Amino acid sequence: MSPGLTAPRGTADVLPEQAAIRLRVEQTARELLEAAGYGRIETPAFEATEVFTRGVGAATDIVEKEMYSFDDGGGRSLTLRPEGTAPVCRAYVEHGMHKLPAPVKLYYLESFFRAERPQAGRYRQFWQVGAEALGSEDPALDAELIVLLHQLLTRLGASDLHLRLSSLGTPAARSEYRDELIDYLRANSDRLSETVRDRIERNPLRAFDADDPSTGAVMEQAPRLLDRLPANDLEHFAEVRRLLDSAGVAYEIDTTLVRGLDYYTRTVFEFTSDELAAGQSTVGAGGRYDGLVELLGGPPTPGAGWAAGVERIILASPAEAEPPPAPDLYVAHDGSRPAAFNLALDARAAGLRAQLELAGRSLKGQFKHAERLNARFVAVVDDETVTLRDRSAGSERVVAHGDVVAAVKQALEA
RNA sequence: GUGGGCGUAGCUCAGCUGGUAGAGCUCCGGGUUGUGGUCCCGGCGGUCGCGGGUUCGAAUCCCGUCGCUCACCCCA
Repeated sequence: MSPGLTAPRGTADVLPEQAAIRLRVEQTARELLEAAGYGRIETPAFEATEVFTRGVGAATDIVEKEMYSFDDGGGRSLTLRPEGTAPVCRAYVEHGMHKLPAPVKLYYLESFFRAERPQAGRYRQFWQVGAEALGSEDPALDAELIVLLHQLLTRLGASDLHLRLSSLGTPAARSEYRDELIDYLRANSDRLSETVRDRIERNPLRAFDADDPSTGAVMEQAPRLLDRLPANDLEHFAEVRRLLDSAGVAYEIDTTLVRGLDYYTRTVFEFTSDELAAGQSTVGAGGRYDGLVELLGGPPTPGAGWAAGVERIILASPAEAEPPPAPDLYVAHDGSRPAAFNLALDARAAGLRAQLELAGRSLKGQFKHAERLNARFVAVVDDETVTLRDRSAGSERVVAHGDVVAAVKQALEA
């Protein structure tokens, strides 16, 4: 590796072979989401920092330590987007989309930036495909979103998927529950493991995941958020589950499921894959965020959505790189460059995949290259005629310059 | 931010009891060949991550540093 310039930590070049795999993810997402009425939205790569401090939550890890923020030179703080939901909601408000028939269904396929230590499946610049639907609190919207994500992951071949599902209620209910849980943990802190004890205030819900047996015993008796939700939230959640049941999407209720962003309300869900490393097995996740639009200065507007990591989808899928499409025609020459040049252009104009010798190879080298590319036909051009070889048939014949394209097309259609 | 592993040609690596760098693959050329695929020959390509130390001499030992990677935290 040369000691000079390399891609910054946590970023990666996507070379053609990988790009082909990503293209498949993008095409599948696009077909699936557009068929469900989602329209593509692209927002700027950076936003006013406030979009995230207000939208995502000032006390979240993302805002506290993972944002790439910079001064724009005029005293304003801008931030490379670390996630997609807040910017989409900002755009929704800015363009008065609440006047549009609800729900407004949007999807995006963009890169995001977080200043974390990279590891398998986690990068500083990463791509997410996401869907957001604004203006409706119908549980069918939640269910449809979950089904869409499930279909996307399944179609792309993500293996060993698990759907975890829960409901968080309103922010007020959640915050009340959180206080209750903290009190409970404090009261039993002598039986908790050190790591759990250390993060009682920071992230009490993580206590449910602890491996330590003593902690586990404490947590079995701990209050559960689902038991604290008001009736209308429980009914909403029940309806989401009914729809998922009828759609045949398997899930597991996980009362300890919390998303790392403040804006979630009611339904939250997460797809994990056993294919991924333990620490970051989440392939896609999302939920409802009924207060977010208002938080960003818009009218009270319910909403729900999800995002899935493109790199993680690929890691979770037994993705095999497909070879690039083979040329129909490879134009070789031994000095008749203008004739060869024009033949390649004519062939492309006629709709053929055609490549031309561009590296000054010997004639033998050109044949080797045509072999490597797996070109169906090789045309050896000289000033008078063209020798056209059909590699699949092993035959060749001499034709006039002007007849090559027609001959190739005719053979391909046969 | 914390901890482990690793850093020799474009790629995969050997060289690890110190003596100024090798192989395979790839790529290019030549020969053979049905103007290609096999086989043979040759060639291009390396500040041994970087800096310092020990030594007559270090890719090889010691220290530092940077980078990559995996994990923790947390997340897509």
